[in-house]
Formats: sequence, C-alpha cells, structure tokens
Amino acid sequence: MPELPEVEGVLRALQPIVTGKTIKSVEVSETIYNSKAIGKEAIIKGLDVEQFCLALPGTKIDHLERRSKYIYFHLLKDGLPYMLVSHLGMSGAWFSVKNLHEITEVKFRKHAHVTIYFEEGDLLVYSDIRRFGELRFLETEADYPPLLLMAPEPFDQHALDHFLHMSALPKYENKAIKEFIMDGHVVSGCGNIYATEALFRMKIHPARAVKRISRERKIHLFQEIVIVLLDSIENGGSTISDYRTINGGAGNMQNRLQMYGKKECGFCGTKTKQKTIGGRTSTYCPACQK
DNA sequence: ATGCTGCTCCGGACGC
DNA sequence: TGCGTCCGGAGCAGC
Repeated sequence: MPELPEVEGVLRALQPIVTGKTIKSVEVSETIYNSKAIGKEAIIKGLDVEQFCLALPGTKIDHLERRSKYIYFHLLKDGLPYMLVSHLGMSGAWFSVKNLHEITEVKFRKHAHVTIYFEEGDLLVYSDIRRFGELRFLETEADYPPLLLMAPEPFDQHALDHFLHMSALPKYENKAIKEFIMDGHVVSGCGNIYATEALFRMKIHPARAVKRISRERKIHLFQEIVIVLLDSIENGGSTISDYRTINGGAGNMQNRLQMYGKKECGFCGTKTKQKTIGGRTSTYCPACQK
C-alpha cells in the first residue's frame, strides 16, 4: 500500500529515467479497454481510452512532482503545459523497461495495463493488480478539483497550522484521531501504516476523539507523523503486499515498523488489538495507547 | 447545510 | 477444489 514515502521513492526513481523524454504512443490493455467500453472508470479517469491515447503522444516530460500520494508528470506539447496525474491506489506500480518481458514478477506482468512508448525507444509501464489506481490527463490541477483540496505537504511550513485549524472544525472534532490524520484534507499522504505508527509512538488510542487531545499533544502528534514519514523515506519506504518501487525494488521500512501488522506490542509485549475505525482496520496496543 | 452510508473501481488471501 | 467473504484509497451520489 503505497503511502507518501513509497510514492516519494517511486518519484525519485522515475525522475532521472523519464525526464526529458517524449511520448511516442500509448497502449491500453484489453482488460481496461473492455471495462471502459462498458462505462466503468477503470484506471483511466475522466477520458475514454481513445482520448487518453491520443492526448499523450507528442508531449515531452518536463519535470515530475509528488503531491500527497499523487505523482504529477508535468508535460509540454507545442510549448503548452499539460499534466499526467498518477495515483497508485492499492497496488499500482511503474516499470521502466525495454520490453514487457523484463517485468519478471508474474502478477505485475499479468496486470500491465498502460504502456507508454517513448521516442527514445524504452517503455514506461503502469501495472495495477487491483485497479484502484488512477491516471488522469489534465491541463491544470483545477481540471480535477479534489487536487486543490488536498492538505499542504506535511513538510510545508503551513501544514501544522492547517492541521490545528482542521482539528477545531465541527466536522472533525468528534472524529476518531486515526480517521482524522488519515483524511487527505487534513494531512497529505498519511495512510494506515504511518497513522498506526505515529499513534503508537505517541501512545494515543486510535479511537480517541480529536477534541479530547490537547493542543500540545496534537502538535506533538503532527511532528511525529512528519518524523515517521521522513524516517520511511530515508529507508526506502515499506515493502508490504503489492507495493514495489520502480522495476520491482523493495524498501526496508517494514522492518522498522513497531505496530502496523504486529501481533504483540513492540514496547511492552502485550497482545495487540484490532478495531475498525473509519472503516479501516486499526492495530493498537491496549496497554500503551490510551 | 451538513454529514453519514453505501457504492464503485478489483483480485488475492483466507476460511470452511 | 471451490465457493463465499473480506479488504482497501478516495471520490461521490443520495438520503
């Protein structure tokens, strides 16, 4: 499950490979073509397959940017800016190869759904087992308004003020803290793994109501989220289930996690508990987290 | 005017 | 072996 650190890893790997290249053509798998043909929004969002495949050729990749869990491919065509926006969802991955057979893991090769051919001769392949990911061709962020509503980057100097401001809104004050910090309008890029870790490190019960946490503790919690995200980026992200970096690489952060996916508390050894909060499985230590 | 709930994109993992 | 059920980022329609 790629969260901010994993997406950052993908971005850093992708950047030197694709920057400056020109897209020659785009191919979409028969599976996606068929899903789209019966009206489903499978991976390619907002455009039909033909429009998408016609839009990209002739564009040059000017630079990449990560925004929350999205990767923006900033493009230029005839001097005009466009963007290809990518979200990996649950199981999306990019592969830079010379041909499809270079994707050695069968499950990724089998679910290769969008292939970008470069003028330079190599390919960029988007593979997605669960098809929860998305690709959008846009002129600007405003063409897909939810992008404008995302919380600031957690490392941005305004991010903490934004977080505190949101925590006082009626809409959020009665919410469970875990649901709150996993909301992309509140914190950018913090999913189940890092929300779980940050709350464990802070010894806060994931179901505790936002309004029952002091301002000081909220500030510390936000800082802990930033620390755990940066720690993960430094360690190449967490390689869990279907997440891969470019060309199938793996990170090391999964070995540093203390609560996510654990049977016993890494601190006191108590058997961990699981509770569904905001519709998502949440693991916590009933002894340490209050 | 909010804010819930459920639906939608799916296949793999798991239990019986 | 085979079938049913659960899971999940995130937006959105409908109540």
